[in-house]
Amino acid sequence: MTDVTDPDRARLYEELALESRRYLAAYVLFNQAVADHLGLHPTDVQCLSLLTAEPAPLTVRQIADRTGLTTGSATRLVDRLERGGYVTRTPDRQDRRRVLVTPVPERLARVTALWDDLGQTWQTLLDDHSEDELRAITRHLRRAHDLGHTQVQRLRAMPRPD
Amino acid sequence: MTDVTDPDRARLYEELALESRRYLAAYVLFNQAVADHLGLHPTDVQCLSLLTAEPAPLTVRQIADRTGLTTGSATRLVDRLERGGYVTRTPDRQDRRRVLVTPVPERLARVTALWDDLGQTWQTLLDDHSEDELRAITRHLRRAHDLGHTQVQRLRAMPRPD
DNA sequence: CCAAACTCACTGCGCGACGCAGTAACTTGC
DNA sequence: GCAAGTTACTGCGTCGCGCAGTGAGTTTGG
Repeated sequence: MTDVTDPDRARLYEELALESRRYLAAYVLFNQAVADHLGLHPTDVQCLSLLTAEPAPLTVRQIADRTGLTTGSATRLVDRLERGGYVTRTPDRQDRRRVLVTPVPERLARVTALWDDLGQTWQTLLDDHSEDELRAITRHLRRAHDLGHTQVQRLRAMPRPD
Repeated sequence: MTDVTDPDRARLYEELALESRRYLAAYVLFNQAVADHLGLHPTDVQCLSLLTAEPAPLTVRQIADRTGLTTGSATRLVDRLERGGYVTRTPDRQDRRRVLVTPVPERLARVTALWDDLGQTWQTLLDDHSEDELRAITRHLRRAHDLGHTQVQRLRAMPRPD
């Protein structure tokens, strides 16, 4: 079993925590750089990432939830993307209150091309990991994602300290 | 050696890429939630994270570089943090143009307490990873961070497509 | 030495993303 | 079939941010 009091292990935890912070800080800068390069805002890039990752088109509310924006701001966000030609609005036939936001592939080609280019280099990082290591990394990311989700819930439920 | 054409391996790459995107998306929401909870902005929280991670106080320019802001915006950022009592400005004796930004530990106590609380739960994720796995994860994060850094340089050097 | 060139932090100014509150269209539940 | 809830949208005000310029301070070259 894992001994939590093991000093070597504690050191590994600390290193991993530090690298995580650096990694996340680098991601923020990276996302900003991608947005600047495309003449968009980081939020817009984030939204396009969400839309392309999902198989089905999202509603405005779903976009709002997944970006942390209000529905009002999400409307403006979709306005910008629509004006830029990145997405189209389609009314939902099932629920006529809803609006489906569909990405426009040909307009997104340049964006995805950039992602693919950057992602290709990124994949070379993985080449000298064993399959077990890759599984371990993936598992950690998934569980960290899930935890982050529940932590957000907790934070929103906690009373504001002021 | 690793066979890059291995379909199993390609599948692992794809999974890892997807989990990374989800993980990073969750982080953005998490950081936002922390900021909301403290009555600060995500950028401010990011800056406090930078300051506490560093052993020595940073200058305004260093903060600007590490957050991706201009020096002007960094000045306003430090203004907000100083007004909130999170940091103090100290003139640099070596170079009298520079201003050193020092975090105020007692004011940051609440922030770090929140981080520690959330980090404690986070550490339990690591408890059922072997030491080798932890090293693999840490290594991947570090290399991804380094790559992100060089990619930002590349992006800034690339001409804007428009 | 001293003047030009550079760097640092800071300051108006304008833009625009965002939250808030209210509205209309539509759906669901009692 | 009416009330309550949901969805997307719209003024309005706030404020973080980039841009361009300023002065203090430092470095460099003749």
